[in-house]
Amino acid sequence: MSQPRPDLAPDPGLSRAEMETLQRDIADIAVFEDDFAFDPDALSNPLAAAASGDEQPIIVGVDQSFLTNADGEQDRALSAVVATRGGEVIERVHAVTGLEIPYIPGLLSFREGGPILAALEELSVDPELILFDGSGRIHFRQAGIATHMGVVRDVPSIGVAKSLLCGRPREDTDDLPAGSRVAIEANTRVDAPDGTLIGYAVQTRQYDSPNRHINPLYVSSGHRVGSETAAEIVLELATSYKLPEPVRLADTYADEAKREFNQ
DNA sequence: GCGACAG
DNA sequence: ATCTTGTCGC
Repeated sequence: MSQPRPDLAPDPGLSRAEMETLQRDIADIAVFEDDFAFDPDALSNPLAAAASGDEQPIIVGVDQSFLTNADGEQDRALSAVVATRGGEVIERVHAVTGLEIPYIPGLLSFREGGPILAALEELSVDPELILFDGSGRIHFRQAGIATHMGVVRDVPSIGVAKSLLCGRPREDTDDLPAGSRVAIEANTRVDAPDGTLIGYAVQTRQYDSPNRHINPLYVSSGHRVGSETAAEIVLELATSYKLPEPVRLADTYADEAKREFNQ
């Protein structure tokens, strides 16, 4: 049985090589298959689930915004956390911490992990699933921010990215119909045998007709959630908008909190 | 050397 | 990520 690993929290002071080594360790510890108690199929219809006596899991969405300095430099990250249950918001918290390192593709968790863990500490409820803005297994060392945070907290997690960091879609992903998905497999840039399934391009919404498309989301398992289930959960949670509701709410909250911080 | 690169 | 109103198209 796995357990929280606060000792593996992202340390921005590590050398680049040490960061990459830690990510390989994280990937080894991560569980890329279902290992949680709730019923993922009951998420799309909370009312029916409640009627049949099932308890809805507490699902949390996380997103960041950045605060700028008097000199116009991004010096702090604001991590917004929104907890939901049965589609309702039950808690919102946020935390602001100084930024230690710049954005480097592949090392995102070392820049934003600190703020995120700080915000999660403020939560009074216990997340049963956390959705992050960014990749999980779709990562050079199969340890994106969703995987790193999931392993440190030992909570089921899913990565939801708006663009593809690495890997290769098995089919064309242009103009996919709503509700569909295309497998993303490892390519040369991923530390996994070529062809390994590492996630899905998930089309949660699509315009009805002519010349105007919506890009898919790139969904991957973070920790204790399999690729298939991760894709299904995101589809169930993206009821009215492109992004799954918890992430969309966190996105909005991150901007709100930032505004009142500047005013 | 060139290309690729979550937020 | 961020700077930001209107605007093109359904």
